Amino acid sequence: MGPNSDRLDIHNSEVPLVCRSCEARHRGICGALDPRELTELASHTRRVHHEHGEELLEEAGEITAYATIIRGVVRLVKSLADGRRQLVGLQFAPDFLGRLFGKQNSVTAESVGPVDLCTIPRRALERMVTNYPTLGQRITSQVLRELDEARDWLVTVGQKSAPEKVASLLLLISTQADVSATDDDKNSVVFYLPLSRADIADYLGLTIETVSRQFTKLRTSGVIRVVNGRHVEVPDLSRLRELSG
Amino acid sequence: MGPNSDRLDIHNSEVPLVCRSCEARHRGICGALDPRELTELASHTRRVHHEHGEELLEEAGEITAYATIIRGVVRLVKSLADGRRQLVGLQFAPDFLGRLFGKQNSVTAESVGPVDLCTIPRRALERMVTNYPTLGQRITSQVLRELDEARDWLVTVGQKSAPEKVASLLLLISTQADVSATDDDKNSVVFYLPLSRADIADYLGLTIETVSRQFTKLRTSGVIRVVNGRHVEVPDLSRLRELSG
DNA sequence: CGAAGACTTGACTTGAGTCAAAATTAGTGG
DNA sequence: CCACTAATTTTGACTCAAGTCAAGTCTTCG
Repeated sequence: MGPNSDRLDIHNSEVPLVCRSCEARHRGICGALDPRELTELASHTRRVHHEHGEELLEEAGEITAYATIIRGVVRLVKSLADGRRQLVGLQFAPDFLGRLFGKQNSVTAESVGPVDLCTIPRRALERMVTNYPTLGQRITSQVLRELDEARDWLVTVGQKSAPEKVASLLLLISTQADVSATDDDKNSVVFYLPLSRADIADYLGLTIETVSRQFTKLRTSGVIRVVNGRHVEVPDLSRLRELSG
Repeated sequence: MGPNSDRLDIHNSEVPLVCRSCEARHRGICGALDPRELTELASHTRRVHHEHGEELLEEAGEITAYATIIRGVVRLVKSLADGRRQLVGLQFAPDFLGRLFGKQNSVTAESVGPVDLCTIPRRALERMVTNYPTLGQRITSQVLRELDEARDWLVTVGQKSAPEKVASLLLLISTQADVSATDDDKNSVVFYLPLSRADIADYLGLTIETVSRQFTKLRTSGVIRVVNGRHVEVPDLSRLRELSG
């Protein structure tokens, strides 16, 4: 028994094993729960792994489960009838996936590289949200953040030039994705770019070729260094910020 | 005394006078409240009128009050440092204005034509939301709708051609704005276009000239008829839908 | 090693932007 | 009500940024 066990329900005094080492535990929606509630939540969850390019949620598909991203990157995609695609969001751990109490999904969610999810059946989560309002508040505040991001992105896609768009995306990723190294004053970064040129093009409303040309320009002008097309080093973030419009 | 007064608190059994004729009463957030709660809400609200082009909320400004749109159209705008503008949303009665519990606004809200608002001080609404969860749920479901709209718009701005963009906007407005006349099978509409060519351009990520040329094309091809540049008649909505991509 | 996919580069085209001017509409005060 | 001004919208001629089409090159992985 832990030192505090006398003050807590004896069956629920501990944080569940699966949650202890979980990176999403504090920053994700689970952070809204105390150990007893977390135990209840964890009794319904299941860890699942996905390889690159799998469909996690289907646009216009029925909602049967929700999930928290434990590791990896998820792209949200909308398509037109003739196949044109637009990425409408990028999500990283520990974001929540799924439209709470929604009738159906409004986007397709796909894994970008390997992704680990912590899934929970629809009913189980909805019951818990009803009983523990702080859980719903966490989800709501994520939705608000997504709305801000979508509107910011609308400015980028609607108003910026191709060079500005690519710089904006690199800036976005450098603050959100797996950052392998960042120097003290946060003015330089090295990161792995999870998106293909095609994804980037679909995110920015450009073509693959235009994106590639902009990368080349950024490379030759020394703003970025690229290894194997995917590992990007930005020696001077402020330079990138100027270019982002 | 009304016939049901014996079942309700004697001081609060009636719907407040100002709310009785209010168009937003049922569809807006107020629809979540019963007569007693509505009376409490109404004791804090104040009706205000705005002429065209006034700033209702300032981007990065402090939140001091919330509001429901009673009449008119509100545009949500984001600007870049060099003055480029992007409309990131359009709101109609009875939409709710303001980011609940937010630190500050993330967009500028401006009246498009005459607008009537029903405003309520920040603290008063936040207290009521805390006490009456259904109120918060209404606001949350509006935020979800705004997120969907923003993402749909991202597809339009990122992927569609100029002709498709203009058709998409006309379609959007024809379903939301003041519709003066619509025939039975809903295949034709007449409406007043609240947005200027400049607004339309900023919404679509185009220039004024390009928007104007697209209007001309739609006019000469008989898809729309325009009177005084602002009154639009669409005799065959399905034709417009085809053009919208 | 070889094939498939991803990325880059080049030559050319085009859709939308820019610049300029005319036409239309709205607003104002006499 | 009308004349005059200011603002908005339309149209035209020209330019250019980004798209298209077509090879190449580089990566990855069986």
